[in-house]
Amino acid sequence: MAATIKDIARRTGLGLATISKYINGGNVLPKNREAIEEAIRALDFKVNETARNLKTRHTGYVGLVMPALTNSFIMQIIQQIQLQLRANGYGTALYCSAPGNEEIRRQTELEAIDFLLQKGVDGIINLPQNEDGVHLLKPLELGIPVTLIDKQIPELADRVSSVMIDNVGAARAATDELLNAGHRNIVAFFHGETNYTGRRRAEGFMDALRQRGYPVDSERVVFMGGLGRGSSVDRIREKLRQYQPTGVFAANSGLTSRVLEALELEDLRVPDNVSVVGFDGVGIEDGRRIKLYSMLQPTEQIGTTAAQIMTEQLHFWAKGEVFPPQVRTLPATLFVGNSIRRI
Amino acid sequence: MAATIKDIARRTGLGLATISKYINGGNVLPKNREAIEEAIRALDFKVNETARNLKTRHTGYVGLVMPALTNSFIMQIIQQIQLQLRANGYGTALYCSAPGNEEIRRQTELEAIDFLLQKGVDGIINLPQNEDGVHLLKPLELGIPVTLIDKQIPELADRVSSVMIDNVGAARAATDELLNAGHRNIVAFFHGETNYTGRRRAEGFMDALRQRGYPVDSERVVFMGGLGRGSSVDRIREKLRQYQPTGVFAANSGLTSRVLEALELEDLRVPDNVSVVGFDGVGIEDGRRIKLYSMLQPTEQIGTTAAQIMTEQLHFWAKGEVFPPQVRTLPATLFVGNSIRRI
DNA sequence: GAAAAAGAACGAAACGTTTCGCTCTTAAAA
DNA sequence: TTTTAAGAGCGAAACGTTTCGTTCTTTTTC
Repeated sequence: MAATIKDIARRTGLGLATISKYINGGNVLPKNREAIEEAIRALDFKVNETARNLKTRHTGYVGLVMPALTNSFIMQIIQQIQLQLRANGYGTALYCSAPGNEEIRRQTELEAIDFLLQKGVDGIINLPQNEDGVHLLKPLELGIPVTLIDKQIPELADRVSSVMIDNVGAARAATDELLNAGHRNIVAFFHGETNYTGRRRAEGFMDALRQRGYPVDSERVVFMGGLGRGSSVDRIREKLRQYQPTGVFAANSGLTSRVLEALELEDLRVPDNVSVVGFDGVGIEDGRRIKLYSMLQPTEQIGTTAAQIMTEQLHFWAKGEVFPPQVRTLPATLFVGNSIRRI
Repeated sequence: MAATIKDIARRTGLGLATISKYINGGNVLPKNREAIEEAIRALDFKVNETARNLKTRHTGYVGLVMPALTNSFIMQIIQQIQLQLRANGYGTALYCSAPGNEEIRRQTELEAIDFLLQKGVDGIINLPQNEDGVHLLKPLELGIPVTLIDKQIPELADRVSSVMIDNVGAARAATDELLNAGHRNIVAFFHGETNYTGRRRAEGFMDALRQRGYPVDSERVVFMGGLGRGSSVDRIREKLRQYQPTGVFAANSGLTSRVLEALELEDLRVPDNVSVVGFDGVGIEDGRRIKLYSMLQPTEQIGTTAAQIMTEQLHFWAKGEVFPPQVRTLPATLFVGNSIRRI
């Protein structure tokens, strides 16, 4: 059907090995090179990647293991990674968790790795749900490079790369905005207590308070692990009623949207009743009278960097060398909205 | 390194062919079956998909060719397709256009097909940018099944499947909402004139007017082809000033967000000054005082259906049979907001 | 101009499966 | 029982590359 290297060999009268050499950029006599090129054009030859993969034991695919596609942060990262990967000739094998609770997401992640390993991928880029990194042991053992996004896994620090923002700094900056406007009664919402990103951002929040000598009330540092959308909105409403904060900080996109919902249900106005700083651009959409202050992550850069690290790793790996794991921490930026009232 | 079929054969004393047969679900003597299973467990054998692919000339990947990931409609579709595909054992090779103007998107789509064809995919699911379907000729020629999302390509109607909503009906329903509330001066914004989806929705809009005997003013049926974000917002503002509509219909998510921006810049309030119906859930986010009426597409169903059709096609194809192309038209639903004022 | 060194080309053996055509058992039919 | 038919098992040849070790050709060096 499609032309093979054999056809080229036959047509040019050269040997298989020579054709292969040419294809892979080796040196060939000028007249032979011309003959080969002519034949390739005439027969519309394309190398059969599958056959090549069988020999070289790699596949040209990078597995991208992500949570459910529920927010624009994840979406932009995926877009960017995929863009960069293909610019380097790699395909992107996407695997997203089904939406669901933490347990399900963790489980799906295990399946994701198995699935991709079985299909065959050269590397894995992952925004991890299993914070202990159990799911990465198998790929690592198989010598498959892993790059993490958004999180670090201490246990695996010397074996995997990560790309993320300065979470502590970002949360501190966000908190400072409220503090600068005179707010003292601030309630802040974070991911689950077991969540790396959540913990780091909580640290940043508390840092900001301590730095100015304000007390940290642990009741006002709220971790929202393992709650469904409905119950987390309820939880937020409780906190709002109980502490009547003048300022609220929501440490990720999901929480920001839940905070908005809770505020709405509690009939509290932003910024008249409550000042709000959110995350990842939720609440800054067009046509809103009130746009939230929001910490924006440099998604393009995160994606590009992750993919670049992966490509480098892969190149090293192809040469049989080991690649020292990289950790890149990028700064987040503040979107200035009108959701903060000076008091 | 990893165990192969040969190792299993050696260990069990059986022939290669027998092991292969077992793996592919053939009949084997009970005692042999046990022996094989034991060996597989003991050696942790996994079939080498690459080798299998070389023989069977397929890859277990479906290419997903999508526009840039800029809205939740696309995102949800991708999520769902990928979910369904993997449930059937297929990997998802994602390829998204770089963001950019129409020309670029069309070009990227050509590249996407080439890239995926070269990498090797068994089928292609595509939300097409090239409305004439030129990019699909090559895969079709190669016998690779294609399923379209969101659009139909008349020229290829007998060779590709499509899954989409009833665009005419959806636009008509949206328009009816404005009409029912007493609006007569309505300006409606659509994709480019050359865009299938845009044209169908424009039809629906005009249908709704005609059905009640109202005149259709072509100046109020605005196609926004080939404009960047900035200039399309300007265009909308012009129209708003010129015709001072009491009602506006935005026929997709991008346009809805642009309309919101334009309204904001023109200092027009929804619904006090202008009533609005949008698309794809833009403007119904939490924490908005005013939520738009919005036509919602059944993204889950679209994605699942597309992936299912693809899997069926692939199964037929594997048996050497031809699969009659399917066209599925799904209904959209209306989200009832508070963005319409009765007049 | 001969010897040595370097550069190209080559044939054959992998890589790990599936599958074809055949032989050998075993069960069913007579 | 014998004959037939069906069921399992098997070896060998693919699938389209890459790569190793070798031979052949050309260039360099003395």
